Amino acid sequence: MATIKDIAKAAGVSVTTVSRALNGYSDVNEKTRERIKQIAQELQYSPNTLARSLVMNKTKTIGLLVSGMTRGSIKDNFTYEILCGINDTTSSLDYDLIFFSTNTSKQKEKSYTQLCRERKVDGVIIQGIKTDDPYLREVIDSDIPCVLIDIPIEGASVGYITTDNVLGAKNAVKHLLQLGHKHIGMINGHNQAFVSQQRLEGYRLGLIEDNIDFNWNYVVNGAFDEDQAYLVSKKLLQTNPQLTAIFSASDVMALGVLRAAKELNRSIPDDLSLVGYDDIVLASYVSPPLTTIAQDKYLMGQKAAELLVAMLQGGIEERRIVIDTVLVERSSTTKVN
Amino acid sequence: MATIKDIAKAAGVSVTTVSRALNGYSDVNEKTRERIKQIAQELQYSPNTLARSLVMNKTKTIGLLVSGMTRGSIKDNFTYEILCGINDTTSSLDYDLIFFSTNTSKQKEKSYTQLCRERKVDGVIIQGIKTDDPYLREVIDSDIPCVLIDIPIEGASVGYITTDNVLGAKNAVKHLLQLGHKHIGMINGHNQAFVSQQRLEGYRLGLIEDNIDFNWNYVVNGAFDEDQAYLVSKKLLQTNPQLTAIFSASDVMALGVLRAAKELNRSIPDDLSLVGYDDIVLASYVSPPLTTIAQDKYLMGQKAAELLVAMLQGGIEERRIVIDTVLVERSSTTKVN
DNA sequence: TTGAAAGCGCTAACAA
DNA sequence: TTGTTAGCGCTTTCAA
Repeated sequence: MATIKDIAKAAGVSVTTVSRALNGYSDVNEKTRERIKQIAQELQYSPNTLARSLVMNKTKTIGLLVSGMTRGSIKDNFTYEILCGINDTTSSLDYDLIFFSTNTSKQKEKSYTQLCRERKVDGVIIQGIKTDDPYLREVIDSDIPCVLIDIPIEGASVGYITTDNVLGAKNAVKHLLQLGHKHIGMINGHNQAFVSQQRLEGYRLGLIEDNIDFNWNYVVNGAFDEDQAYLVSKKLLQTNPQLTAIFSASDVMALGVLRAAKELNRSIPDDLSLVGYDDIVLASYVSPPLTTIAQDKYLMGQKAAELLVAMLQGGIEERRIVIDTVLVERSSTTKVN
Repeated sequence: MATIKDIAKAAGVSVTTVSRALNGYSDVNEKTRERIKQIAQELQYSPNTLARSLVMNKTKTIGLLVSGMTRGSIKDNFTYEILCGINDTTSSLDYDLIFFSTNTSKQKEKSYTQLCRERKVDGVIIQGIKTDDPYLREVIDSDIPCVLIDIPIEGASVGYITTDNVLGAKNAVKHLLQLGHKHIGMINGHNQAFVSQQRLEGYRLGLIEDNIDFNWNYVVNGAFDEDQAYLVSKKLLQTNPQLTAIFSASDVMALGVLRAAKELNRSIPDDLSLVGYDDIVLASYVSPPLTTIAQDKYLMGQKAAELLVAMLQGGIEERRIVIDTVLVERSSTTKVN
């Protein structure tokens, strides 16, 4: 609990000198510096970042606003992988990470801006927020540097990182088309997700380019939830038995489709081809292993962190980063029969 | 960016009164309070927690020391689930979570105590640290309240949360014994993990109770790593073809065993029974689905957070929490033939 | 090369 | 019920 005051006293100098010595300023006698360093070590001094941040007006801290880190969503490594990427990066860039946890109830009490200002974070990374979340409006209006994951909004203090979801979805559909499928259903997420809007668009474009009519009856929302996807895909397949393939906007939902297909005695891939999205860890372990559009989630986290820190440090380059996806062919898709 | 000073000026009162009004002290006129609150709102005031923490000497912040949150360990939801439990709990208890990221290189520079003191965290939760980690020594010696996950060390300011790993392992072995297996190998983690020591002990006890000799040749270390486990289990099975069952100290390693068995043309469970540990999400999806000892990881996180907060708030009850595990029978074990 | 002094935004004795 | 004052630990002018 030693403070610079203690060191100053012990060294017989002023606190100013201690501060300067310890922070590597040049205008301090090397001998004094050595002595001070020595004493600091003996006293087991560690600087109080609170005090420092208070006066410097920056905290070297990045806020993390992650929704959906709850018990239910555990199958989805998605968030975790992003987290790993962020954490690895910020830690090597010497920023600390602080979790803002937002259950919706708390969100009522405290605005986004309040959250950030109270903790005085230098910047924020946001993941998993819905497009109709009131926080999103605030993010844009606020001048707090912020990087959004998978929400393509840019602003003076706002950047984002995402993948090309239109292209990804289009590639998924094209893969199915190439296999001869003409009747392709889609299990989408929900309307409050940008990625859902984009993946739907990709699906539509893919079909159109192949001169296949887009049919609203073929697309249903599974809310990015396995059970929900099971329900809606089962119904979809029952009412549209002509479907020979399904494109699911997430692997987790594809798990639900898998279950539905099984119950309907439609074997995958022979009676039904299935393409997922994300390439979560499970994708390669389920049976059959899932063909899917892989996103490098760790990289997304890493890039998000790098972008934010760059913004903080004034290297304001491009505030928009798009990462490639890649189609991973496994065993859930095959030629139409 | 309004401060209490601004409010004080606007309201024509002293900062003290503002502070008291906003913090719900009783000794302030209700009318004044209302007026102050009103003004605070208009000015979009949010308190500066840095300043507050500095003077109050507590931060309402919990440090999180998690090792192994790197790209490699992504199959292991283990950490993530614990994280979810912690996060949910601290957030409802109104503590913020701050990540201390420790790559070993940084650990050289900065001691555990320094880390905590700089950030002035009220307490710490530690997960995934090895028994020979120098930080561990510090944790015990330090007076910073700390909860360890899966490291059974108790102290004046240190509590822990774990499962009964001896019993868990014993139950795994007993399950195999009941199926008639006599030659049971074990893939353990590594010697720097308490849980490994304990699971080994459970394995040993299980055998002994059934009058089966413990055989050192039957146990190998897989470092909690899939590939490593693949390597050592393959060798184990080759040199000890009499083995009819394997107990793996983690599911991730069991994945490696699965691969090894396949390569050796030993079908699971018919030619080889396999019990894992953890019940990670993958366990129920691999083929065949893994019989395993399930730990409620989310609950572990939750309890850890609750315990720490209780310690912080002086409810010093019992600083030791042991959670039950349960044997989940799936399809990777069967009667010996 | 060093020190005195002010101030970051807040809380808390103590006095009025 | 309110205000004065000191101080948390640090950085940073400005002057010496």
